[in-house]
Amino acid sequence: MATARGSYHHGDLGAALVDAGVALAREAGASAVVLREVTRRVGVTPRAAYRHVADRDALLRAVARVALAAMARTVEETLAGAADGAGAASDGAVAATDGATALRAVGEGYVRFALDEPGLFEVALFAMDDMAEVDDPAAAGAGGRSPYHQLQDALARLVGEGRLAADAVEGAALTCWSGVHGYATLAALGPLRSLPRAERDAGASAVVAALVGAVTGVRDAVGPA
Amino acid sequence: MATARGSYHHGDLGAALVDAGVALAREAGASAVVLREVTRRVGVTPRAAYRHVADRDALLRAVARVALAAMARTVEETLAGAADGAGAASDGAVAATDGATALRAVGEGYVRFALDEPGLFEVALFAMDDMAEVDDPAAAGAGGRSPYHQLQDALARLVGEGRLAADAVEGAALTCWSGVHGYATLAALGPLRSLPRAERDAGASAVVAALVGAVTGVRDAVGPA
DNA sequence: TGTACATCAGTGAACGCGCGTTCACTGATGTAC
DNA sequence: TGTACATCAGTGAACGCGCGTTCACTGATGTAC
Repeated sequence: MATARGSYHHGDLGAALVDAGVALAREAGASAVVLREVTRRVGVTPRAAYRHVADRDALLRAVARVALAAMARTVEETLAGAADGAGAASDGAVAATDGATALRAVGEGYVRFALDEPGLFEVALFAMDDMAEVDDPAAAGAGGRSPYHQLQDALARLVGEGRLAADAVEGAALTCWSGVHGYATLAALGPLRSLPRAERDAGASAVVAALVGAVTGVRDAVGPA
Repeated sequence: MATARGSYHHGDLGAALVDAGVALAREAGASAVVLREVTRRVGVTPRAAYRHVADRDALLRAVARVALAAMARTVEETLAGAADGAGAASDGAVAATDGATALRAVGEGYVRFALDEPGLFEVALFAMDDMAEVDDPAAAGAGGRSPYHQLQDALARLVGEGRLAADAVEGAALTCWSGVHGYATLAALGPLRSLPRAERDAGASAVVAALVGAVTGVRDAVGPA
């Protein structure tokens, strides 16, 4: 939202500060987003930041929005990849992704982002006070949707296909989000973080498959005897 | 593990420091577990702590073990409550809890602890480096089991009842833990934290029911059209 | 039972650090006439 | 086109704070003879 003036003293210090904050978050998580270090990286006096940002907390929230948008972009990429795969594999009858494929892609993208960028993931989801921030356009990807909306879109597709009752969407959204977010948290920041990446990727696929199965009624990964 | 000598200068400073650390974690989470404040609360010089604890990080890890044990105790209580309820409701044929009831109780207890004690929850699960800490006896409840073991126990019961394949236990454990942990994280520390408690409790029941359904093959909360 | 001694838990003061934030200011930019 | 002026982005130095950690020490406890 900050306009790039291009010729004042700095050009667009506000945006530069947020960029530096994002870089710090990427390197070492939320606690590394330190106002003084941000100004140091931009090459400016600490005092200068206060012309563009109310305080350290406002800076962190701005960084969180950028991080959430980055996550949305990763999910978009995963969705695009799934659509390509489906188009190439099918002989033409089914062109676009179906709901289950989309749901799986959203889940895989969510976890992949967390594992690739644990620092940004931490900032994106723990600096969020409430769900209102999810609706901020600054927190969306190129398609204008935040990760939570991308999940809703996939579930809506399942409803359109008659594979999910409309009144079950809310519960399914909560269950899927919880499952995917929990795995991402455990594997990116929690007690599973020291496992080899390949093992964590395999776990992600298993959890996502189980969640998709639970929502659509097809259970292949987890089931009774 | 620290022996209570009872008559030296303090008695058992090591345990007192950990207790104070737990109190701080309960009040304001992991970042509040500050070595100087801990010594201040116990009424001792900062320097004295170093006789009992290697550094601030070791103190935090000790607090994390106590927090995890507290969580295990909450799960034990929830399990006991579920057994009472099942006993009272049945006319005698089914005395103890079945696997599905136990699994639901473990999930409900896990989330309940997170919502009741978000600070301890944060310390318990983010100060854990790897799964080895789960096996530390100091991190277990009265029954000697940590929350992760309690989940495994419930799944083992389902296997015994023939409702879950033995080779599906690992996947089911990961899915259940992820789902429950994710919901707990979102509702205790994340963007759902500002919702009214009643709403968060309802969400917990819905998520746990969906997970139990996914594992046992009975799906009532979330399903296809 | 009494004295000398070793142990070691806790003291009191200080170290260097980096933080967020505020002070009165300077000097480059754009604008009005 | 040139000068006077208002704006406001950024300066440089300092504030008070609380942190983790280390210094050489003191003084209470338990033990050996």
